[in-house]
Amino acid sequence: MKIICNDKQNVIRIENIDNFNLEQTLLCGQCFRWKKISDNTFRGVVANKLIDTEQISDNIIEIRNVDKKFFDDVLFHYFDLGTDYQSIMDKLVAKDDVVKSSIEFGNGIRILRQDYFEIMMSFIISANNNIPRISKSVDMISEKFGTWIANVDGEDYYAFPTPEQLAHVTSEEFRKTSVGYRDKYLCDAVNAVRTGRIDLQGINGLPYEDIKNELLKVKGIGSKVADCVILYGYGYKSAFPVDTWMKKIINKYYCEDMTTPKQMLEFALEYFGEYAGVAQQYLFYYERESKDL
DNA sequence: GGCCAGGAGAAAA
DNA sequence: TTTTCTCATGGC
Repeated sequence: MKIICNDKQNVIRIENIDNFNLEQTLLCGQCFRWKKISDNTFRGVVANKLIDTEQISDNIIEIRNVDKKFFDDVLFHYFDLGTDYQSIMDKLVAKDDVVKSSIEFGNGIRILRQDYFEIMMSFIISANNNIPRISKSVDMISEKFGTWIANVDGEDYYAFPTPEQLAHVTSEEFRKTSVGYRDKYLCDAVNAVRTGRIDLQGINGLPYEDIKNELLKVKGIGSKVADCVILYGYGYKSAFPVDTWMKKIINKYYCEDMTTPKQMLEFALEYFGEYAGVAQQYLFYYERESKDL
Protein backbone atom coordinates (compact mmCIF):
# COMPACT_ATOMS: atom_id res chain seq x y z
CA MET A 1 0.00 0.00 0.00
CA LYS A 2 1.28 3.42 -0.95
CA ILE A 3 -0.21 6.66 0.37
CA ILE A 4 0.31 9.88 -1.57
CA CYS A 5 -0.69 13.17 0.04
CA ASN A 6 -1.40 16.35 -1.85
CA ASP A 7 -2.09 18.90 0.84
CA LYS A 8 -2.49 21.74 -1.65
CA GLN A 9 -5.53 20.10 -3.17
CA ASN A 10 -6.54 18.25 -0.01
CA VAL A 11 -6.41 14.89 -1.76
CA ILE A 12 -5.12 11.59 -0.44
CA ARG A 13 -4.40 8.90 -2.98
CA ILE A 14 -4.03 5.31 -1.86
CA GLU A 15 -2.34 3.04 -4.37
CA ASN A 16 -1.66 -0.67 -4.40
CA ILE A 17 -4.34 -1.37 -1.85
CA ASP A 18 -5.87 -4.81 -1.78
CA ASN A 19 -9.32 -5.75 -0.67
CA PHE A 20 -10.91 -2.34 -0.59
CA ASN A 21 -14.02 -1.80 -2.70
CA LEU A 22 -15.80 1.40 -1.72
CA GLU A 23 -19.27 0.42 -2.86
CA GLN A 24 -19.19 -2.90 -1.09
CA THR A 25 -17.67 -1.39 2.04
CA LEU A 26 -19.84 1.72 2.30
CA LEU A 27 -23.19 0.32 1.16
CA CYS A 28 -23.08 -3.17 2.71
CA GLY A 29 -25.15 -2.27 5.76
CA GLN A 30 -22.44 -1.63 8.33
CA CYS A 31 -22.80 2.16 8.03
CA PHE A 32 -25.71 4.36 7.08
CA ARG A 33 -24.43 7.79 6.15
CA TRP A 34 -22.59 7.34 2.84
CA LYS A 35 -24.31 8.30 -0.40
CA LYS A 36 -23.37 7.24 -3.88
CA ILE A 37 -23.11 10.47 -5.89
CA SER A 38 -21.78 9.03 -9.14
CA ASP A 39 -20.63 5.73 -10.55
CA ASN A 40 -17.49 5.43 -8.44
CA THR A 41 -17.76 8.28 -5.95
CA PHE A 42 -19.25 8.30 -2.46
CA ARG A 43 -19.91 11.18 -0.10
CA GLY A 44 -20.20 10.93 3.67
CA VAL A 45 -19.51 12.58 7.02
CA VAL A 46 -16.76 11.22 9.23
CA ALA A 47 -15.84 13.01 12.46
CA ASN A 48 -17.28 16.40 11.48
CA LYS A 49 -15.84 16.40 7.98
CA LEU A 50 -17.59 15.94 4.66
CA ILE A 51 -15.54 13.59 2.54
CA ASP A 52 -15.66 12.46 -1.06
CA THR A 53 -13.98 9.23 -1.95
CA GLU A 54 -13.59 7.68 -5.38
CA GLN A 55 -12.69 4.24 -6.60
CA ILE A 56 -10.17 5.02 -9.35
CA SER A 57 -9.46 1.35 -10.02
CA ASP A 58 -9.46 -1.93 -8.11
CA ASN A 59 -6.27 -0.94 -6.35
CA ILE A 60 -6.48 2.84 -6.24
CA ILE A 61 -8.70 5.03 -4.09
CA GLU A 62 -8.77 8.81 -3.76
CA ILE A 63 -10.09 10.68 -0.75
CA ARG A 64 -10.92 14.36 -1.19
CA ASN A 65 -11.36 17.28 1.19
CA VAL A 66 -8.93 15.90 3.74
CA ASP A 67 -5.40 16.87 4.69
CA LYS A 68 -2.69 14.52 5.79
CA LYS A 69 -3.26 15.18 9.47
CA PHE A 70 -6.94 14.24 9.30
CA PHE A 71 -6.10 11.17 7.27
CA ASP A 72 -3.46 10.06 9.76
CA ASP A 73 -5.51 10.92 12.83
CA VAL A 74 -8.92 9.67 11.74
CA LEU A 75 -9.34 8.03 8.34
CA PHE A 76 -6.51 5.52 8.52
CA HIS A 77 -8.21 4.03 11.54
CA TYR A 78 -11.75 4.51 10.20
CA PHE A 79 -11.04 2.54 7.02
CA ASP A 80 -9.05 -0.04 8.98
CA LEU A 81 -6.04 0.46 6.74
CA GLY A 82 -3.64 -1.04 9.24
CA THR A 83 -5.18 -4.48 8.86
CA ASP A 84 -3.90 -7.07 6.39
CA TYR A 85 -7.16 -8.27 4.89
CA GLN A 86 -5.45 -10.64 2.48
CA SER A 87 -4.29 -12.85 5.31
CA ILE A 88 -7.79 -12.81 6.82
CA MET A 89 -9.30 -13.73 3.45
CA ASP A 90 -6.82 -16.59 3.06
CA LYS A 91 -7.82 -18.03 6.41
CA LEU A 92 -11.56 -17.69 5.78
CA VAL A 93 -11.50 -19.09 2.25
CA ALA A 94 -10.07 -22.30 3.65
CA LYS A 95 -13.11 -22.78 5.91
CA ASP A 96 -15.59 -24.04 3.34
CA ASP A 97 -17.05 -23.42 -0.10
CA VAL A 98 -19.84 -21.17 1.10
CA VAL A 99 -17.45 -18.68 2.66
CA LYS A 100 -15.18 -19.07 -0.33
CA SER A 101 -17.96 -18.18 -2.76
CA SER A 102 -18.98 -15.21 -0.63
CA ILE A 103 -15.48 -13.83 -0.57
CA GLU A 104 -15.01 -14.32 -4.29
CA PHE A 105 -18.31 -12.52 -4.84
CA GLY A 106 -17.59 -9.52 -2.63
CA ASN A 107 -13.84 -9.42 -2.25
CA GLY A 108 -13.50 -5.81 -1.15
CA ILE A 109 -15.47 -5.36 2.05
CA ARG A 110 -13.52 -3.87 4.91
CA ILE A 111 -14.93 -3.62 8.43
CA LEU A 112 -15.04 0.07 9.32
CA ARG A 113 -14.18 1.39 12.76
CA GLN A 114 -16.94 3.90 13.35
CA ASP A 115 -17.76 6.30 16.15
CA TYR A 116 -19.01 4.38 19.18
CA PHE A 117 -21.93 6.65 19.96
CA GLU A 118 -23.14 7.02 16.39
CA ILE A 119 -22.95 3.31 15.72
CA MET A 120 -24.72 2.47 18.97
CA MET A 121 -27.60 4.82 18.16
CA SER A 122 -27.77 3.66 14.55
CA PHE A 123 -28.03 0.01 15.44
CA ILE A 124 -30.61 0.64 18.15
CA ILE A 125 -32.69 2.04 15.30
CA SER A 126 -31.87 -1.00 13.17
CA ALA A 127 -33.92 -3.40 15.27
CA ASN A 128 -36.72 -4.95 13.22
CA ASN A 129 -36.10 -2.32 10.55
CA ASN A 130 -34.62 -2.15 7.07
CA ILE A 131 -31.49 -0.47 5.78
CA PRO A 132 -33.04 2.38 3.74
CA ARG A 133 -35.25 3.40 6.65
CA ILE A 134 -32.39 3.19 9.16
CA SER A 135 -30.38 5.44 6.90
CA LYS A 136 -33.26 7.88 6.61
CA SER A 137 -33.73 8.10 10.37
CA VAL A 138 -30.02 8.58 11.05
CA ASP A 139 -29.94 11.38 8.49
CA MET A 140 -32.99 13.05 10.01
CA ILE A 141 -31.50 12.90 13.52
CA SER A 142 -28.29 14.46 12.20
CA GLU A 143 -30.18 17.18 10.39
CA LYS A 144 -32.39 18.08 13.33
CA PHE A 145 -29.86 17.86 16.15
CA GLY A 146 -26.35 17.69 14.72
CA THR A 147 -23.82 20.35 13.73
CA TRP A 148 -24.05 21.72 10.21
CA ILE A 149 -20.96 20.80 8.20
CA ALA A 150 -21.32 22.05 4.65
CA ASN A 151 -23.57 22.70 1.71
CA VAL A 152 -22.43 20.92 -1.42
CA ASP A 153 -24.33 20.65 -4.68
CA GLY A 154 -27.29 22.32 -3.00
CA GLU A 155 -27.46 19.83 -0.18
CA ASP A 156 -26.76 20.42 3.51
CA TYR A 157 -24.66 17.95 5.46
CA TYR A 158 -24.62 17.50 9.22
CA ALA A 159 -22.53 15.61 11.72
CA PHE A 160 -24.21 12.96 13.81
CA PRO A 161 -25.09 14.73 17.09
CA THR A 162 -23.10 14.27 20.27
CA PRO A 163 -24.70 12.95 23.48
CA GLU A 164 -24.70 16.54 24.74
CA GLN A 165 -26.61 17.75 21.70
CA LEU A 166 -29.19 15.03 22.31
CA ALA A 167 -29.34 15.55 26.07
CA HIS A 168 -32.77 17.17 26.14
CA VAL A 169 -34.34 15.57 23.11
CA THR A 170 -37.61 13.94 24.12
CA SER A 171 -38.97 10.65 22.87
CA GLU A 172 -41.67 12.62 21.06
CA GLU A 173 -38.99 14.49 19.13
CA PHE A 174 -37.14 11.28 18.29
CA ARG A 175 -40.44 9.83 17.12
CA LYS A 176 -40.61 12.49 14.45
CA THR A 177 -37.52 10.97 12.82
CA SER A 178 -39.56 7.85 12.03
CA VAL A 179 -37.78 5.62 14.48
CA GLY A 180 -41.10 4.26 15.75
CA TYR A 181 -41.21 2.58 19.13
CA ARG A 182 -37.40 2.79 19.41
CA ASP A 183 -37.71 6.46 20.44
CA LYS A 184 -37.52 5.70 24.15
CA TYR A 185 -34.52 3.40 23.62
CA LEU A 186 -32.65 6.30 22.04
CA CYS A 187 -33.46 8.46 25.05
CA ASP A 188 -32.17 5.77 27.38
CA ALA A 189 -28.97 5.37 25.37
CA VAL A 190 -28.26 9.10 25.53
CA ASN A 191 -29.02 9.05 29.23
CA ALA A 192 -26.77 6.04 29.82
CA VAL A 193 -23.83 7.80 28.20
CA ARG A 194 -24.41 11.11 29.96
CA THR A 195 -24.80 9.62 33.42
CA GLY A 196 -21.84 7.32 33.01
CA ARG A 197 -23.93 4.14 33.25
CA ILE A 198 -21.91 3.16 30.23
CA ASP A 199 -18.45 4.49 29.37
CA LEU A 200 -18.18 4.08 25.62
CA GLN A 201 -14.51 5.06 25.52
CA GLY A 202 -13.51 3.19 28.64
CA ILE A 203 -14.89 -0.20 27.63
CA ASN A 204 -12.76 -0.35 24.50
CA GLY A 205 -10.31 -3.17 24.84
CA LEU A 206 -12.27 -5.20 27.37
CA PRO A 207 -12.68 -8.92 26.67
CA TYR A 208 -15.57 -9.66 24.32
CA GLU A 209 -17.93 -10.97 27.00
CA ASP A 210 -17.27 -7.97 29.23
CA ILE A 211 -17.74 -5.27 26.61
CA LYS A 212 -20.91 -7.00 25.49
CA ASN A 213 -22.31 -7.07 29.02
CA GLU A 214 -21.62 -3.36 29.35
CA LEU A 215 -23.48 -2.58 26.11
CA LEU A 216 -26.41 -4.77 27.17
CA LYS A 217 -27.07 -2.35 30.04
CA VAL A 218 -28.63 0.05 27.54
CA LYS A 219 -32.30 -0.46 26.69
CA GLY A 220 -32.75 -1.33 23.07
CA ILE A 221 -29.44 -3.14 22.89
CA GLY A 222 -29.75 -6.92 22.83
CA SER A 223 -27.27 -9.53 21.72
CA LYS A 224 -27.38 -8.73 18.02
CA VAL A 225 -27.15 -4.96 18.31
CA ALA A 226 -24.35 -5.29 20.86
CA ASP A 227 -22.41 -7.46 18.43
CA CYS A 228 -22.88 -4.85 15.69
CA VAL A 229 -21.49 -2.12 17.93
CA ILE A 230 -18.58 -4.33 18.94
CA LEU A 231 -17.81 -5.23 15.33
CA TYR A 232 -18.41 -1.97 13.43
CA GLY A 233 -17.46 0.40 16.23
CA TYR A 234 -14.87 -1.27 18.40
CA GLY A 235 -13.47 -3.37 15.58
CA TYR A 236 -13.54 -6.77 17.31
CA LYS A 237 -13.45 -9.01 14.25
CA SER A 238 -14.76 -12.05 16.07
CA ALA A 239 -18.11 -10.42 16.95
CA PHE A 240 -20.85 -12.13 14.97
CA PRO A 241 -24.23 -10.36 14.73
CA VAL A 242 -27.02 -12.90 14.22
CA ASP A 243 -29.80 -11.15 12.33
CA THR A 244 -32.63 -12.51 10.21
CA TRP A 245 -30.27 -12.98 7.25
CA MET A 246 -27.67 -14.86 9.23
CA LYS A 247 -30.37 -17.13 10.61
CA LYS A 248 -31.39 -17.97 7.05
CA ILE A 249 -27.80 -18.52 6.01
CA ILE A 250 -26.94 -20.78 8.92
CA ASN A 251 -30.07 -22.86 8.41
CA LYS A 252 -29.53 -23.03 4.66
CA TYR A 253 -25.83 -23.88 4.53
CA TYR A 254 -24.66 -25.05 7.94
CA CYS A 255 -27.18 -26.38 10.47
CA GLU A 256 -30.65 -27.07 9.18
CA ASP A 257 -32.22 -27.73 12.56
CA MET A 258 -30.66 -24.92 14.57
CA THR A 259 -33.30 -22.51 15.89
CA THR A 260 -32.21 -20.01 18.53
CA PRO A 261 -29.90 -17.02 17.89
CA LYS A 262 -27.92 -18.00 20.96
CA GLN A 263 -27.12 -21.42 19.51
CA MET A 264 -26.19 -19.84 16.22
CA LEU A 265 -23.85 -17.35 17.87
CA GLU A 266 -22.09 -20.10 19.79
CA PHE A 267 -21.76 -22.16 16.64
CA ALA A 268 -20.38 -19.22 14.64
CA LEU A 269 -17.81 -18.21 17.24
CA GLU A 270 -16.59 -21.78 17.47
CA TYR A 271 -16.66 -22.53 13.75
CA PHE A 272 -15.42 -19.25 12.22
CA GLY A 273 -13.10 -18.26 15.07
CA GLU A 274 -11.24 -14.98 15.41
CA TYR A 275 -12.54 -13.52 12.14
CA ALA A 276 -16.17 -14.63 12.50
CA GLY A 277 -17.39 -11.06 12.06
CA VAL A 278 -15.61 -10.67 8.75
CA ALA A 279 -17.04 -13.97 7.55
CA GLN A 280 -20.46 -12.77 8.67
CA GLN A 281 -20.19 -9.58 6.64
CA TYR A 282 -19.26 -11.44 3.46
CA LEU A 283 -21.99 -14.03 3.94
CA PHE A 284 -24.54 -11.27 4.60
CA TYR A 285 -23.54 -9.36 1.46
CA TYR A 286 -23.46 -12.48 -0.68
CA GLU A 287 -26.86 -13.75 0.38
CA ARG A 288 -28.50 -10.36 -0.13
CA GLU A 289 -26.86 -9.27 -3.35
CA SER A 290 -26.29 -12.47 -5.29
CA LYS A 291 -30.01 -12.95 -5.78
CA ASP A 292 -30.01 -10.26 -8.44
CA LEU A 293 -27.68 -12.28 -10.68
C1' DG B 1 -53.76 -6.71 3.41
C1' DG B 2 -50.36 -9.55 5.08
C1' DC B 3 -45.40 -9.95 5.27
C1' DC B 4 -40.91 -8.46 6.03
C1' DA B 5 -37.03 -5.43 7.55
C1' DG B 6 -29.40 -6.24 10.14
C1' DG B 7 -34.64 -7.43 17.24
C1' DA B 8 -35.62 -6.31 21.89
C1' DG B 9 -38.46 -6.13 26.11
C1' DA B 10 -42.10 -7.81 28.70
C1' DA B 11 -45.35 -11.21 29.67
C1' DA B 12 -46.42 -15.92 29.95
C1' DA B 13 -45.33 -20.60 30.24
C1' DT C 1 -34.95 -20.42 32.20
C1' DT C 2 -37.06 -20.57 27.76
C1' DT C 3 -40.94 -19.48 24.42
C1' DT C 4 -44.60 -16.04 22.81
C1' DC C 5 -46.51 -11.45 21.91
C1' DT C 6 -46.19 -6.80 20.94
C1' DC C 7 -43.98 -2.96 19.46
C1' DA C 8 -43.92 1.78 14.75
C1' DT C 9 -43.06 2.31 10.11
C1' DG C 10 -42.97 1.95 5.15
C1' DG C 11 -42.20 -0.73 0.84
C1' DC C 12 -43.83 -4.49 -1.72
